[in-house]
This record gives sequence, structure tokens and C-alpha cells, in this order.
Amino acid sequence: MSAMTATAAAPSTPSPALAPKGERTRQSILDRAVDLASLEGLQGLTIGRLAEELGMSKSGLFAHFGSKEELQIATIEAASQRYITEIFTEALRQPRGYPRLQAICDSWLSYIRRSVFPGGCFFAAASFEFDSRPGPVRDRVRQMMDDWMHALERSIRMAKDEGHLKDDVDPAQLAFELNSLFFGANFAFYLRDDQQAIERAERAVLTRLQALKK
Amino acid sequence: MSAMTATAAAPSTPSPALAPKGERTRQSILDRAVDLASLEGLQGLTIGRLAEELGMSKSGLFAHFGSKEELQIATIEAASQRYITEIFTEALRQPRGYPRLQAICDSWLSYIRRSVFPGGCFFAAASFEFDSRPGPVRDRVRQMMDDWMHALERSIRMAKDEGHLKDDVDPAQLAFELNSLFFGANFAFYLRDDQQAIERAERAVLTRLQALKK
DNA sequence: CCTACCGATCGGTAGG
DNA sequence: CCTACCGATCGGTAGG
Repeated sequence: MSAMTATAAAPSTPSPALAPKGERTRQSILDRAVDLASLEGLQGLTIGRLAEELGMSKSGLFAHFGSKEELQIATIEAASQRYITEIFTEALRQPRGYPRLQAICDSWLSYIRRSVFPGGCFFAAASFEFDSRPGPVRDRVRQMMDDWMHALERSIRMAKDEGHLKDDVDPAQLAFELNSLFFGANFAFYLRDDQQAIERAERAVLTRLQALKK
Repeated sequence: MSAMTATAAAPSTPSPALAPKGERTRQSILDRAVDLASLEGLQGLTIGRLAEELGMSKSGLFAHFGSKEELQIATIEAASQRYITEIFTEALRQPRGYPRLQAICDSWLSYIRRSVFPGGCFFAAASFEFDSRPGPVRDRVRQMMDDWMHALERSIRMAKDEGHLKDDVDPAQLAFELNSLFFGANFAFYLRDDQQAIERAERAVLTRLQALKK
């Protein structure tokens, strides 16, 4: 069962002061690791640099993970939590069907505009960084993106079930198109500094959804 | 004047045997560098690894460029030539307007299906890798992607001028949408191993273009 | 284009 | 969680 099928994202990112201190340290390392990786890449993330930024020794930090690969995977896990919280928490308050689907799209573009990850969407970057690097890190990124696409497809299917979208809408096809527009917005916003990136994506999403409305 | 405004791409990639041998060596280094960078990233490209693959010394290879940054920029230049050749050479044989725009879209998706760069589109990967890493490498990637988007917009404008697309089509908006679908196809094809990625993108492109046809 | 280097940093370990 | 290391590799240089 994937994280994204949970009813809501447990916001475990800001560890409560009650948590064991080892757990709190680990979470503060991962929060920083996520931001750093979004800026420099998941491979560009180095233990030395991360330790320096946190004011601790390399080996002290290293002891929490055991290998760079484990650190990368734990970083992906922490980024997933932030992603799910940002994209779904608000949207799940909307009624299922068209309103919720629309809310997911709005959340996604807002998540880019607000730079939830300082270097742009962690998973868009990780997807393009690891798509041709076989191994456990790629597998984890792929699993996460499969979960995300399935969650998006599910929200489209619900909109069909509620009678909000036409019966001949192909959920996988529409999910592909919406996700493409999201990644395209990330590209235009972060690389091209296109101030109209978000509105262009909004317009394209709206045009597409309106055309499929029942 | 950007490379992409040239009437056709001079295929200087396979250096003729006539070229000075220094030039030939340089080109063979860059051909390999482009492939390696598409697999491991432009930052993951290392002089030692590249030299080893080519059976030459690090310093011998290094002498051609002077710094890693210069190697990265020369690699981007070499990748641009391959990109322009693949996307535009065939398409420029089509009559301007709708047929040529359609041909550019077909070329792009064929370029993904055929893995022209072994690790997927060099520029999609470089865009997400460098969007938050200021410096000359990012500047060169951005310039190349600005050129590409402008070339795509120009082909849309031509289709309007020929009376093939509706007068109210916004070239920058449509270019944004098409490019998003191309990058989305790259994502689905290389990370998700989605065998339907190309046809989904084809379908989305066709649906969008048909809706804007005059 | 080579050999022979340089200091810095990488991931990782020993031992506490 | 630390100090003190390890071998390997990084980008880069000297000198030919």
C-alpha cells in the first residue's frame, strides 16, 4: 500500500519536541537534505556539505544512515511527505469529483509558485536525474511517481463516477496530459524565469478540463 | 543570431577525415561527452571517466578545454547540433504552416522513441539539473531552450500566417503546451517505462492541434 | 598528446 | 554523536 493511498498525509515533517532526540536530529538532517537535493540534485547531495550546513561532523551525520544510498532514499521519503501534504491536504477538503481534481491542479501550480522546494519540484528534478541510472534510488523515485500518477488518475476516475466528466475520458491519458503541463510549468518557471508560466499552465489545464466536462 | 535560426543544421558532428586531427579528436571527445552527460548528468560528467572511456590521459583530454566548465559548455554546444539536426532537418522539408509544425512534433516524439541521446533528451535533463544552479552552464542551457521555444513559436506563427490555424491562437501559449507534452513523453518513456508514452503524447498533440485548426 | 604530480573532497571505517 | 583516519577520485598544473 503506497503512501499516497492514505486518507491524509500525516505531517511528520516538523517532529514534535516530544519525539526521541535521535529521531528529531534525523528529521532535521532530512529537512535540510531535501532542500539541498532540490537545488543541487540527489547525486550532488554530499554528506560533507550537509554536515557542514548543519554544524555537525560527517561521521555523526553518516551514523544515521549507513550509506549515501540510504541517505538518498530517506531523503526521497521525506520529500514525499512534503509533496503529499502540499498537493493533497487542501484538495481532500474539496468534494470528490471535478472540484477536487481542479483543486489538485491548483495546488500543484501553487506549489511551484511558492517554491515549496527551493530548487523547484523535487520529484520532477529527481525523475530526470535518475531516469537512466538503474538502482535502488531510481526504483524509489519511480515508485513514488507511479503512486502520484495513479492518485491523479483516481481523482479523474472519481470525477467520471460523479458524472462530472464525459464517459469516454481516458484517466491515464488525461493524467499524462495534466502532469505534462505541471512539469512544463516547472520548466518555464525555474529555468526560463517565465513570469507567465503559471498562468499559461492554468489556462491550458482549464481549457482541457472544460472540453471534457459533461 | 542563434543556431536555431539557421536555414539548416550543418551536420558537423561526424567530423570529416579531412578536418585537422586536433579538431577530429575534440569532436570524438564531445560525441562521447554528450552521450555520457545524457546518462549521468552534465555535472556527473567527469574528466577522468571520459578520458578512460576514450583510452586517453586525463590531462591530454583536459588540454582541449581548459576547465570542466568549458567542457560542459562545449558539450552543450555539441548536443545542440545533434538536437537541431534531429528535430528540424526532416521537418524543414515540409511546407511551412501546419504540415511543418506537425512534422516538428513527430520528429520530437520519434527522437524520444529512437533514444537519440541514450539517457533521454539531453536538454530536458540539463534544464531540470541546472535550473537552480546559477552560472555560465545554466546560462547556456537557458539560451538554448529559449532558442528552441522561439523556433517552436515561429513555426506556430507561420501556420497562422498560412491560414492553417485560427487567428486567436497564442503562439507562446501553444508552444508551452506542446513542449510540456514532449517533456511529459520523455518522463513517461524513460522513468516510468510507459510503452504507451509516445502514443499518448501523439494523441494529445493531435487533439490540441485539431482544435485550433481553421 | 604524455607522465607525474598537487590539494581538496568524496564515501566510508575504527574506536570511542 | 565525536576525532582521526582510509583509499579513491575529483579538477587542475608543471613540464615536456
